[in-house]
Amino acid sequence: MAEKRSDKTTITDVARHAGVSTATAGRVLGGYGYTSAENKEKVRLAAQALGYRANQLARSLITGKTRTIGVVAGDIQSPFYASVLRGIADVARAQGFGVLLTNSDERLEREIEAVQLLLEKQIDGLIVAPCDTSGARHLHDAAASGCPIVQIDRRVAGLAADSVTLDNRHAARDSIGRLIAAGHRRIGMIAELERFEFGDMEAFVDGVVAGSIDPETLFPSWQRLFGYIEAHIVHGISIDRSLIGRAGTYSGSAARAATMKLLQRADRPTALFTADGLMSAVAMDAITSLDLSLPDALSLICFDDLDWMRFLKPGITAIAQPLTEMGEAAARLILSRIGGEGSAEQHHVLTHTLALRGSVSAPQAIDA
Amino acid sequence: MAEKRSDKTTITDVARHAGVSTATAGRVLGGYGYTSAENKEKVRLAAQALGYRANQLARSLITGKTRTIGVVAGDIQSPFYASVLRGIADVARAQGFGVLLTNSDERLEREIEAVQLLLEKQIDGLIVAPCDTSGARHLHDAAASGCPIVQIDRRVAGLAADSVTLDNRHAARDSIGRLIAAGHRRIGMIAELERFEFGDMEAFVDGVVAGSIDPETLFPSWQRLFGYIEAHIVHGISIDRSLIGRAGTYSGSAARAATMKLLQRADRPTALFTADGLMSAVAMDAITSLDLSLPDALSLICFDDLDWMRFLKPGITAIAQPLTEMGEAAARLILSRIGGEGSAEQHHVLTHTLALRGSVSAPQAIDA
DNA sequence: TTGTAGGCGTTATCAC
DNA sequence: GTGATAACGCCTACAA
Repeated sequence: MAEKRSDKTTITDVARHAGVSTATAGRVLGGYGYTSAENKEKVRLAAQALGYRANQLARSLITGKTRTIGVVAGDIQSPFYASVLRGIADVARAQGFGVLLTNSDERLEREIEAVQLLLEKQIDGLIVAPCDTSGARHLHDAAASGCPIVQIDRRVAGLAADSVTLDNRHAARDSIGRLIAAGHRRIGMIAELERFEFGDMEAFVDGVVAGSIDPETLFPSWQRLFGYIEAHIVHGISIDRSLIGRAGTYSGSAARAATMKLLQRADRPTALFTADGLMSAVAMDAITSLDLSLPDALSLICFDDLDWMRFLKPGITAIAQPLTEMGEAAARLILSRIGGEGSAEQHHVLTHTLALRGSVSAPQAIDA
Repeated sequence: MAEKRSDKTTITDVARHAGVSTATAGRVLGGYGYTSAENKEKVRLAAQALGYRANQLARSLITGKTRTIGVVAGDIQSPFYASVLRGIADVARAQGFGVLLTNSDERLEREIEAVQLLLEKQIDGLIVAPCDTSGARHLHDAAASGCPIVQIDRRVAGLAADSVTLDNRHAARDSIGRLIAAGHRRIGMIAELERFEFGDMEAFVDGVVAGSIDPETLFPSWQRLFGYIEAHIVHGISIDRSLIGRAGTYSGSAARAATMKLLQRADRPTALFTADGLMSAVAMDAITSLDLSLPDALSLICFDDLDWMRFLKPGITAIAQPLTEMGEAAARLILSRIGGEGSAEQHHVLTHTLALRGSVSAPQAIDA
């Protein structure tokens, strides 16, 4: 019959009520040290009678552990982060850990603020989708100050922290390979392709061809373009740079414009590859508004497997990322680091699945 | 030039380094009380030199405020909770509050555990989508212990706590009204319809007809059914209970089976109303697999406006909930309560938007 | 304006 | 096994 006092019953109250010292009360309530069965029972009863609830703040202050992990997501509203977060939260809950969530909107200033907030709240570990893969001074500092970090989706160059990412390059290369095998030679691509410091698109394509670009710490959309280019190289197909549509930072309207432009050309591509979920939805919108019928007028492979891709007619062939698994892996990693695991940094690269559906066929001649 | 010591620089270190007392250091670092400009500067410099970072745990322990709000969502992976959470996080961040997230999976035991965890972490307020609208002892206790609570999506009967919900009943009534106005008389419905204690479906329909059921604390899918029934009553159309498909607790397969059964009947309905996002996706899947063409063979209105509803051909007429707004409203409410606002409990009821698209037309004769 | 002293609710360290 | 007592890092008196 727990009372409902104003949330103030402390361990001292319980001790007094049970007729023991605060130390003893602490031992049974905190589950550490030795206590006689008799006192254990007395304390438990007292605690229940008073409606005692442990104050983890005080505990954390002294133990130095909060059993809380911080997460900096780009935007939880997106299916990507929502699923990853689900995986994180599940693993955390199973271990009695809490999850403190923030959004960066992929903006560095936000990320810096978020990390600061989380660190001040003394999180035991940080899972972050870094939005600057080259500098990230705040992450270096956090890591140096002893806070374990796990990166997801992309990696900061030179940061000594674990990571869980996808094999973006291979996923794209395989998919483009499928299109090429189906007979396509002009394959359009719609991708975000923001934040690239090594020059412009031309320079990037040249760099990939020349083998002078390290794909490890590129943003996913660039890694996917990397795979797109590689597939062309492997099959000896020249790259028409004008078929690569850059949508810019998660802007639906820019992506739509780029797609429309690509699909309204007289020499439009016979196949299209969209580099993430947003691009896929936008492209699909453009495709239906142009009344292009899949797969006859256009073949399509999308990165990210969204639910509608299953029940459209025809179904959309899609690259599925193991999203909750990514979150789970990240959470397991951070928990093992928190647990004291001190081995060298680990970089988990997860594998995609290609969901083959009906949106790919051999190209049709566009002009009869 | 912040050093990267092992996260241990305390206010005492800063004070010593600056040559002042801990009280003075605390005053400038914590931003309270009076300090001379000279000392202010000295302390700031010392703090920066040592890489000082405030320990909010210690601060919270003494102030009794953590500047953290706890959230118990059903499943962040769903677009519904993802969007609501986004709204919550935005408002919280703007006020410097953190968000501690948990999932209940709509299971009471999980919710109880989650609330316990959050309370022990001393959250300043709780936003919860309660999964039991009748008992909820843990929520009553939490409220009694002084923790402000805001309920979202549904309300616990008799719980003295604010809420933010949708006008589910009106949204459904209006939509069904549209279908009836278009000429439909046999309108199918696919809904979750779990957790109903007042009897079975028959009893519910009878209860609504008799006006003996209070819709306030029903689960959303029941409120939507309530509106469905009301629309029929208003227009003098008798209700064929066999047209109401119960899918059970968020199970895609059960929902699909129910939909298929409904749509394969000889006397199948001429219009369909799906009561939430999952039901809509599943129904759409069934519809395309049966090759029913919208809106000729079937008219369709969906609860929850998912992105694919915009670019399908025809577009799907949908009831859009203001989801991020729901989260924002909930966060604003909880923050004002935390700020000491002591007025009577507030119940915000948000209004839906009906996105009119091409999935509704007059019914066609099924057998020629 | 500044410093000293006490305490927030726990856990940790000792003697007993 | 148990109970004083000192931390943990900070804030809040209060006195100077």
